[in-house]
Amino acid sequence: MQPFTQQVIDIIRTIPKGKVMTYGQIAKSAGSPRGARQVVRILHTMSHTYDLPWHRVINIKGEISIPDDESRFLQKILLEEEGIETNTAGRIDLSIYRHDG
DNA sequence: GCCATGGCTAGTA
DNA sequence: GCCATGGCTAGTA
Repeated sequence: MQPFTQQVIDIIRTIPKGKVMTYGQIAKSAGSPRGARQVVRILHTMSHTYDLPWHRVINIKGEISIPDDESRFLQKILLEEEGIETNTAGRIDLSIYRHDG
């Protein structure tokens, strides 16, 4: 386990229920401002084994960005259960729901 | 080689 | 819509 990877995992674990963080925001907090894709990769491969709240990570546009239909539907449900609503444009308002790590 | 980005530009309205 | 970016898991041999 590399330090950056560990940092990313730790940060994702700190996102409280009812809040979200963006890929780029997490990467920056972990010390790699351009490492957003790395956060993607970590979420993709390690969410299950490290029991991460993967659904609380979205892109900077406020969109759920999982390509798989089933998973993106699940993410929407999980967020709604935590009180996070999407607006009429189908987006999540970061000015309301963003967690500032 | 993989990956669920993000920022910038061109081009439309 | 394009494309530069970046750090490295899981699983096979």
